[in-house]
Amino acid sequence: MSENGTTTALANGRAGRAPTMEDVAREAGVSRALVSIVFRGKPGASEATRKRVHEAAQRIGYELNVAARMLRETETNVVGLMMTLKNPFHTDIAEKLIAAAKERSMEIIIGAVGQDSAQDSAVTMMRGFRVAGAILLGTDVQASTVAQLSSDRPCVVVGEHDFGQGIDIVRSDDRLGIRIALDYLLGKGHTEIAYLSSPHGQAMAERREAYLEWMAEHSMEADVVETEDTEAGGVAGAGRLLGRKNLPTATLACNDRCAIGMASALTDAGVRIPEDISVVGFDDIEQARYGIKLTTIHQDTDLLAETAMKSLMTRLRDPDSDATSIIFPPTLVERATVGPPAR
Amino acid sequence: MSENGTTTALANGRAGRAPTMEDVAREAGVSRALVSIVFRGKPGASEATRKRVHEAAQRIGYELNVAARMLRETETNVVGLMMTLKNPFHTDIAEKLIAAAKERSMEIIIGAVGQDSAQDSAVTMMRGFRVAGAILLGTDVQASTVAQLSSDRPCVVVGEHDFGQGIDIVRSDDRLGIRIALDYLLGKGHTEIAYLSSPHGQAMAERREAYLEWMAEHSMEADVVETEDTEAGGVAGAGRLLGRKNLPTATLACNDRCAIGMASALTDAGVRIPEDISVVGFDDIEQARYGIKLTTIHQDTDLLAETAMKSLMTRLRDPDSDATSIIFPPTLVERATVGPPAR
DNA sequence: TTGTAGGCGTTATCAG
DNA sequence: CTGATAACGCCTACAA
Repeated sequence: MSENGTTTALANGRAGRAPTMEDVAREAGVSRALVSIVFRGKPGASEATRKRVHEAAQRIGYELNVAARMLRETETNVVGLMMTLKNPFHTDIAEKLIAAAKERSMEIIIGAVGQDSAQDSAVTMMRGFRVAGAILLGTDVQASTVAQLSSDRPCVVVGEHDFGQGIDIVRSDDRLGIRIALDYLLGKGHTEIAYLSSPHGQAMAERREAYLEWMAEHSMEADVVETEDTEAGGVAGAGRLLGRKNLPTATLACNDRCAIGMASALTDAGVRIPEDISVVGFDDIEQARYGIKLTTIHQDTDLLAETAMKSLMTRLRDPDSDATSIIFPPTLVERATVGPPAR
Repeated sequence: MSENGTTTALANGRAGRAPTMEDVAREAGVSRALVSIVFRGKPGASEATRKRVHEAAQRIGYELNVAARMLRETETNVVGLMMTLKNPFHTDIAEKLIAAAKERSMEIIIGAVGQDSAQDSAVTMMRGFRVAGAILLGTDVQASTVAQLSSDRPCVVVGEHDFGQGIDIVRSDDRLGIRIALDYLLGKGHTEIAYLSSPHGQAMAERREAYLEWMAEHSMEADVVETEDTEAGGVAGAGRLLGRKNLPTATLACNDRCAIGMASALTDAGVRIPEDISVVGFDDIEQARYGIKLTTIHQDTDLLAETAMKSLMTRLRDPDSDATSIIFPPTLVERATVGPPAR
């Protein structure tokens, strides 16, 4: 193929291969080492050369090979983010997390876990990439998942509970949130309050516990409908309720998605909200603001995201620092799904 | 620290470092090469050794270093996925794409782009990872983004239009979708139909064009409300409508999110749906099924995702094959937001 | 089936 | 600021 007899190890062009720092160095007329320095933004190059290098890179279409960098680097600035794409509460936080990472010039790789908690493949990916740290967002984070990841790097769990020593946790006070919601309903005069519960995760378990506890404290009869924390789960829960002789006067759902599904199914059945039944959700996802205008327990996603990133950075900087559990109080946001009891 | 004077280059354990294939080989009592063969699932190792290697890896907590693999490998099985986390239509497709990738044992890395179309950083990430191919999901994919990525690898764009030669496209027929919706409204007797439009992306532009074209064909007066393709955009659009003397009898929104926001704001203002005004959306996101039960134009996300992955695989296998444009017909799904005209 | 040699593109560490 | 050199952990090819 090649017509020139003398072929140096690094012939120019190297057809078909992506350009390397070597190519940039040649194009800019500087050394490889300098190119590396420039791309890392480290001291040791003048403004003029920096500019020259960047222009040369631009000209030949060079892009840093992150695999090579990760392989060689002792300290990575890549953090993993495990999450479910379908959960709007989490995508909301994720967007803010990504912005927070960018501000600190950290790279973030997303390990998406499906409906079926296939968390293992996300863990494999993150461990494979040797991420410096990880943020685990969400519904039903398994203890085994955390264990696999946290043995090698700091992890912060957002929205879940109790993973033993060494794990940072950032979350809302689920118990308090439930109590606020129930106090509010009681204030409106409700005493027959059903709770739509999800079996997934510790946060959901705590919400359920808090409901039972509060009901017991107030000598009310607990009424737990076991279902799922999705719209479909809400619909199923509503079906269960509608099969009874009497509806409760109010319902509290484990989260907004569930509340929205339930409200939808109730409305379909001719039950008016809030005239016939009151509905309260949890999370305050964006959709809660539209349509039925769900009264719900608000979690501050900005705060959660920023705090999670801050916690992770702290642990990254000082791995021996103590793990912290930061818990924020949620608040009630009144919208249009709660009224006085029908009976 | 170390008590033994003689320290070989590869002391066992290598405290603090992640184990490598070398460590696995030692633990299993085989050669490095064999470990590599086992992890790639290539022929050349007996069942017994395979088992032994895997067990050894498990025991010492080994995980393949993907950076090293990517660096060395000539052919990567990593594909990039660029998308917006906040768009439910896209997260739906993304989940299916991820499942489709897993089936083919492909790795998928997500380049999340924020609300502000910071597509460049996603491109940088994907180029940095030297992904073999890329799938660009969605709203407002910039031509320059596609150009940067497609110069080095096959790209398939989902849901957007016209990026010139060499780009595979998988999408629904937006024009047809709009026409179906309008025909349906006309069939219900509507002649005053407003359209809520978004300025983002070519798909949105085509929907708008199709509306104008259809209205002209039917000698009706076009009534375009310029807004955004989000819930907030829908609210804003509704505000514009409500400021008029007369409402149109029906509205068609550029997508479901916009329709939902608009419907919510109209309801708040005391306008009944569908008694006072009919509303039709586009996309058929999951939320369209709950609450207002939006009548909308359905896009088959399973089909879109599967086809996109299939197209990409074809191009990966045979880079010289022609780029294809695959366009699926959307369908109307009747729910509860359309009735006969109020006037 | 096993072992060995070489190199992927980068960072890190030196000497100049 | 330059240039040389040694890793990083893995894959590829080839020899045993």
